[in-house]
Amino acid sequence: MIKPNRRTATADPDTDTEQRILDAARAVFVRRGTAGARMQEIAQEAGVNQALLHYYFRSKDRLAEAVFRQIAGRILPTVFEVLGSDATIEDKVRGLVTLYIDALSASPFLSGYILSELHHHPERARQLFTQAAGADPAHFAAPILRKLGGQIEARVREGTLRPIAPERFAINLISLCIFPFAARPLFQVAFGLDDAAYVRFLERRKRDLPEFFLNALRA
Amino acid sequence: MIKPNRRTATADPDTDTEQRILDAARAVFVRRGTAGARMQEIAQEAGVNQALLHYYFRSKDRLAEAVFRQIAGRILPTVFEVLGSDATIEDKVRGLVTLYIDALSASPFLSGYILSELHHHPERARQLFTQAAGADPAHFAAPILRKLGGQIEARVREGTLRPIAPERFAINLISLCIFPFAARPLFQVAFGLDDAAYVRFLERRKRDLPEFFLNALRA
DNA sequence: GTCTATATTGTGATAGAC
DNA sequence: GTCTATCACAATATAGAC
Repeated sequence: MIKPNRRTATADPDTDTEQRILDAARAVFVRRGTAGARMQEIAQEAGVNQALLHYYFRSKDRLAEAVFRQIAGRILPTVFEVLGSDATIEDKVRGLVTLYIDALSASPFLSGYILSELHHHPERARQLFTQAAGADPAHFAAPILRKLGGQIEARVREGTLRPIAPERFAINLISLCIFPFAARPLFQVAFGLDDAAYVRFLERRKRDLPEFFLNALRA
Repeated sequence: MIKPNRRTATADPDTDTEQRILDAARAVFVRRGTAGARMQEIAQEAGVNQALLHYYFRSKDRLAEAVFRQIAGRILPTVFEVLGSDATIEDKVRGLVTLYIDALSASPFLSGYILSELHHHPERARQLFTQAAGADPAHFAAPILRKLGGQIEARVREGTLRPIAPERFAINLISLCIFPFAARPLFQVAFGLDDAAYVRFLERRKRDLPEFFLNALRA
């Protein structure tokens, strides 16, 4: 029952066609970048004809938007869930580091794709939050920052932490988590690490990075 | 004497044509990304006809490569020069932070462009070093890492620093420097900062970041 | 070297049969 | 819903006059 043009499909032929197209589109857009992606390649990867992409998504633009929406809706909530939880600062740091390293290890191009989209379609940065929370970005992040800020403040009064604005806390931590993936080709070549060695470096980083980061905060 | 098709040119009409094309190409490739850039837009920005781009550079591919080569040749040497210098660790950190923040502030898309190129043309990562130093990447970075490692080790014996591999030192510092630019649209929206506020944040970071980073290393 | 005009292909999108 | 065939135009690249 396998149709001949599904020979090159990598998507599961049993799932819903629209979803299969979306999955294929995600893979191709992320791998090639939005501008570099070709409808033909997406169709092939989905195991369908190019015309079907237009039947379901009307245009490349809309398909790209659907892909970004899907990706954004998955990542951000998890991150802010961790940062806004009741866990201790130490647990938040460890949780976020592990979360990022595991997620990005599975998808080498993902970080670059998101950064590129945000630069070339800044309006989607907003979308990203409303998609995730149905709320204004500021009203979404504010309570989380307030909570984090409160935790920091309490520890500062305790004398166990030095003061830092919660925004700086978040930016520094997220930078340290994501950039080793975004700049992976650079670091691998610069330090002469093959794929296996870099994976080991990242795995070790789940312990090393929290230690480094928390030490920076220590009073 | 201004020719009519130079009306839209932003490049200096007095400089050498080949150089003017290269400058225009750099601007457009960095702004739009390599796949999103159009030869027509480059020609217009250079104030010449599209045919001239091919006369000088043969194809879009070669032009893109020339642009990357030019950019790579400018950035890396400076970075490794600072890291490999005789300055103290504290001065290296402060120097690198200021260097990055100043350079990337002037060109919002630059970090994303380089990261994207490295992902989509991994072979250029190598090029980037050979271009900068005429040497094998490993043989270029190794002495710098050795020197940095020696400095760290001496300070560890002194009891003023905790041990850290020089590679981790570099990766963490560079991550903290570049990522706030690579993810600028995200952070601006998340924290509700307009352009002016983000510039102030980056300016303040020239002091804040060295303090944060050095504290992380303190024994 | 620089231009205009044009060839050639690539690529998103549509028409219409089944 | 899915396909084949094709359109329309965008984009890279070349030919040839000046």
